[in-house]
Amino acid sequence: MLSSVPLHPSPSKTQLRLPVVLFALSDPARLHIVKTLDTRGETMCAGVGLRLAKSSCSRHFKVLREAGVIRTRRHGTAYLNTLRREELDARFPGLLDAVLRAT
Amino acid sequence: MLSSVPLHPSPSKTQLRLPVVLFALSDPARLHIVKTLDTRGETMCAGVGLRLAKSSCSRHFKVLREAGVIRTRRHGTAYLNTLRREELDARFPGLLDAVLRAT
DNA sequence: CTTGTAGTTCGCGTACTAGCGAACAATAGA
DNA sequence: TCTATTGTTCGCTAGTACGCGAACTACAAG
Repeated sequence: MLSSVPLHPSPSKTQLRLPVVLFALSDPARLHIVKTLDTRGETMCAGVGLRLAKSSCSRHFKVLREAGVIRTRRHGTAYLNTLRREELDARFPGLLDAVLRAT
Repeated sequence: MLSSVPLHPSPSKTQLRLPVVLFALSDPARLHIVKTLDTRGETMCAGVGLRLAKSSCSRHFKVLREAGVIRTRRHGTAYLNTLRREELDARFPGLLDAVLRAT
């Protein structure tokens, strides 16, 4: 029983692209996810409290994941999501902070 | 003959909304417009050098205008566009700079 | 009044987005 | 093995985005 598995389609082999990242952040539901991950740290999909169908939730997480905004790993039956702060800050300094600060 | 006219559908009576602004910035053509306005100051639509039909250009400017990212005024037959730096910086501190810095 | 310049608006086709439910996959525990 | 938990993926519908050309508006100058 591994305590954490790397996991998932594409954490982001795509070099982070600004338009893609901005698009990922341009949806209220996804902004909510990002804010929640920022304040609570590792969180399960269900833990962010979106009032959407599971499938819709899943897609939003997928958009963020493929844009390189978040990373998902698995721990047992739980999927734990985190912000990719370091990568984002390295490539787009100040962007994530500015977005998070903007309510 | 007035030297400048306020002008245009809606410079942005809509209180700046983050998702809308991020969406406006999530398109390569519009990012290019924003960068050009930042470096050159007041610029005409034609002046940013987009390789698109006039109508497409016009729509991109409209998206930016309605999101509150740019302002357009008219001077004779010329339409001069500027970034709404103050408003953006006031509402979303650091956001525009972060986007502009991110290549 | 006519022409030229600079954008805007409209209609059209194509493509993508977002929402949903239903069916599937993987893991932990009884 | 059977069941519950968590997401993922698929197929569908409705709405929107983006590209274009064509027709229109507004202003300036001859």
